[in-house]
Amino acid sequence: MKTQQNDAGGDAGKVQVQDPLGEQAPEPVASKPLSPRDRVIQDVVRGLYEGRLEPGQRLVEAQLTEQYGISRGPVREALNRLAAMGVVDLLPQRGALIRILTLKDAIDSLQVVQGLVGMSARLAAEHSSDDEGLERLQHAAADIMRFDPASPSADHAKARDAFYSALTAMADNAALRRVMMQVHIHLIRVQFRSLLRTADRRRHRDYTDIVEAVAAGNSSRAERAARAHIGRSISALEAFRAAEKPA
Amino acid sequence: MKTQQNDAGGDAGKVQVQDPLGEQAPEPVASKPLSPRDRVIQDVVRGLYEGRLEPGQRLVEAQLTEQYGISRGPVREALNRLAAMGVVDLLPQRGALIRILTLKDAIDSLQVVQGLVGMSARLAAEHSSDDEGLERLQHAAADIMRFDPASPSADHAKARDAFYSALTAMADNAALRRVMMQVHIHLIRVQFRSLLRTADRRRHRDYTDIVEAVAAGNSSRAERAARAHIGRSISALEAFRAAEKPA
DNA sequence: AGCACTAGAATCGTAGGACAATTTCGGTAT
DNA sequence: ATACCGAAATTGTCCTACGATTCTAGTGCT
Repeated sequence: MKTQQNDAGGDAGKVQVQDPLGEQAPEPVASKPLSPRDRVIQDVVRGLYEGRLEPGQRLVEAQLTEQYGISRGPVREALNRLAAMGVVDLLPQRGALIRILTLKDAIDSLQVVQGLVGMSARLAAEHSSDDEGLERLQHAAADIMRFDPASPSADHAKARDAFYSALTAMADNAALRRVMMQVHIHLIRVQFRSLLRTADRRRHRDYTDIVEAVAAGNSSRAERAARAHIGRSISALEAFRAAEKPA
Repeated sequence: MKTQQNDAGGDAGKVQVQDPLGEQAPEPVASKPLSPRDRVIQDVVRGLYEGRLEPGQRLVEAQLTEQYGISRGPVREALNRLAAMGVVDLLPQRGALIRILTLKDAIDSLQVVQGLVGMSARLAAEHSSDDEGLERLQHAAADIMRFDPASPSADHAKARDAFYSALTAMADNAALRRVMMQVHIHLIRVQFRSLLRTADRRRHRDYTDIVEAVAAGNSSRAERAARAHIGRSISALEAFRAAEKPA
């Protein structure tokens, strides 16, 4: 018997455009009954966080229909959405499987993330007068620090996402928010957490630096700090690549 | 149990992800019979280029099923994909409509595009030894110049896309390619072409500058040129915003 | 044994019909 | 004109079905 549990995370409230992975609403209000399709999407993503799903694992339609007690239509729609998000690969006539990132894929992604997060930090700093956003950001940063860098957990990953989410929200750029959702940093971490552990050591200071720069409204310092932060992860992966294939 | 295979270092056999809007194959060979779903996607996007579809226009499922002679399943999947691409907005219980960009949306997007294209140009310049890619880029640039800046056309838009596509391809960064497909510059142009006309005057020189810097392997100059190019569009829109709401 | 080949099983992509829930529209009453 | 109400349109989902493609495993040949 499959144990798909109910919702735990909040979800967006007022947005018109649907957004299964949206940020949690500030208000603890009603979690309305999620549509079947969105339930699948949420649960797959959550499954990645929780380690329930592994890269390369196949997602068979028939299996999902049974697991969630829904029909193929919504399942297929969910898989399409997940594919568009870059969470799964959809192979023609062969179904969906959790996306496998090569080392190059991961580095490529992080380079893009570096640019995007840097931009987020810069824009966020330019909006340092947004007290509410700033508070959320500080709260998110403080939240992350509670976790032990050595032992990864789903909550840890969520906290990290909340931080980036707060940062991006503060940047107040819808397009940026959109593409940030697409890069899915957590996918990278899921697959390469062992390699990223060394990079995680400076984490605390990194987050502090970013938050401080943003709070101070120092946009270029914020951008630099954010880029440096991601840069550490990139370096870790590149060091490994160099060691692996010294070609 | 996990039927997992390799992880990090390993190169997981290269999967061919489907890509309805992908670049057209360089070879004029077989146009494989597109799946119904992809046909819809392609045609909607093409419709935007050609002005057949307008922002805000509703896409009714029943209408599409008839128009393409397919059933609702594929239609709904196509709409989901288009929504994930940011081409349409999907309103719960109300269907899909071609996305309407506010002026702020457009500026936000262009700011992101500026970062991404700048990055593309920089990476492309770092791969200036890629003769094939370079040739494609030069060809694409030459192609654009054939069009009259004053009279927009679908072919013109396609040529422009081909240029960015070539640039991004040369950057050799899968993640970058992925997010570039997401920002959909053409959507912006479709809605704001009148405002962008002034920015288009320097176009020829802009493209030449970018191509030259890339060819010369001068990455920072390439990035600067690319950012400047997009920057002109941003300025045009911001000037208009300032004029509209001087609040 | 080892390998090519083929039949069957599994799975996908799509069709088509049905129905409740929700939104939109048109007409009627105030 | 405005408010209200019921009919029509539209979406979200379920179900069944079937050809096409891929995977699996067993058969037969060298």
